[in-house]
Amino acid sequence: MREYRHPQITEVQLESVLYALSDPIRLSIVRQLAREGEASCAALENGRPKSSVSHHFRVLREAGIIKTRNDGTSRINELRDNELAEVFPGLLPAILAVRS
Amino acid sequence: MREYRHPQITEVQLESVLYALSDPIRLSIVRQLAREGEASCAALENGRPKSSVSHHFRVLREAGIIKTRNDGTSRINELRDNELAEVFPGLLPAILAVRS
DNA sequence: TCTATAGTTCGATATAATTCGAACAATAGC
DNA sequence: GCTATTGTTCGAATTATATCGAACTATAGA
Repeated sequence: MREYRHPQITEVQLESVLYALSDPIRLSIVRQLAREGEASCAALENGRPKSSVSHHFRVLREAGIIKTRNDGTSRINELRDNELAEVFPGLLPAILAVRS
Repeated sequence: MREYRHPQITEVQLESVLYALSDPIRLSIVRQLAREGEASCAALENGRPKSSVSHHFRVLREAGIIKTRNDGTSRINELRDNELAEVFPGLLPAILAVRS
């Protein structure tokens, strides 16, 4: 499967990041990635249809919040937390500090 | 005109705050309030139709981000930044620190 | 090659949000 | 009371998002 397009961190929009994280499902995905470091899409499905989950990953990816790489038939996702800290310092930590 | 309903700060949802701030118009309103302390709705209209601006103020108000009080025929808006800092410490500062 | 696994993409439907004009409400000042 | 000023609310049109099944792609392993 082809590689994904990830935006350069410098072209990531604050509005897009806030929008992506305003969805409960996407926020829970991000929280889980923060806890576990990285995870496949399947590990974050939680019984939802794959197509829905795939959509949410795409939103997170295009917003610049996660990075997805291929590993066999799986996609491994991880937060771009260090990069995000460069452009939006303190933002992700402030969000992740909120109790779910 | 009757008073507005403002949510208790403890019942403010992170998702709602992020969503409210993901709109460029609302974000610019919040930035202006952060700079100027408080302002009427008219001062933040920037040529847009009043009904649209009123809508955005309502979203910000119901998300728990601003407080609106009556002053004659005007409504004076201010950020609930101190309260927000109690429940989402560092969030608003991180957002406001981003260059517009 | 055949099959299972892991996701993506498409398409259709449903739901929600935005936008803005028009009508309305409340206050101030004359 | 009349008028101007400020904003709200309503309603309708447009646009955006979410959801999910079905078809598809790509890889791994037997």
